[in-house]
Amino acid sequence: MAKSEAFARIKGDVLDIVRAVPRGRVCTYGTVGRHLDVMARHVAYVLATLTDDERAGLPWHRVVSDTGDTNRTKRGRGDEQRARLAAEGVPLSPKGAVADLAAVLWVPD
DNA sequence: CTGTTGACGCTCT
DNA sequence: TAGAGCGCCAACA
Repeated sequence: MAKSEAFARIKGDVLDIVRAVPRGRVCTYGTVGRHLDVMARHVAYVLATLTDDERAGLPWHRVVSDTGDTNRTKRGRGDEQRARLAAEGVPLSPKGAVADLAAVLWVPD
């Protein structure tokens, strides 16, 4: 049993929750992480290590930081995320962050 | 085994 | 109210 297995379990849960996020709605790493009893960094890392096949049917762009800032990433995927959010009808600030996070914030059951 | 980085969050200024 | 910095925890080099 490798230590990566524990990470794989979290990964599956994260994918399940992210997949349950309705269109036009977003969820924060902290919310998902707290729901899974894991740290926000773990959720972020899970999505960061997602393969092209994984994120193909996964609305990973609906997961944003607590501040709603999508440009915080250093991997340059923030541009794609913000474009997808705009297509979903999520209002974004000129800075690239969610305008009204509380309005579009979705909490996992 | 040690050091650095990081799709973040919270606190201080 | 907004912006910048520091800290927690795990993976990666």
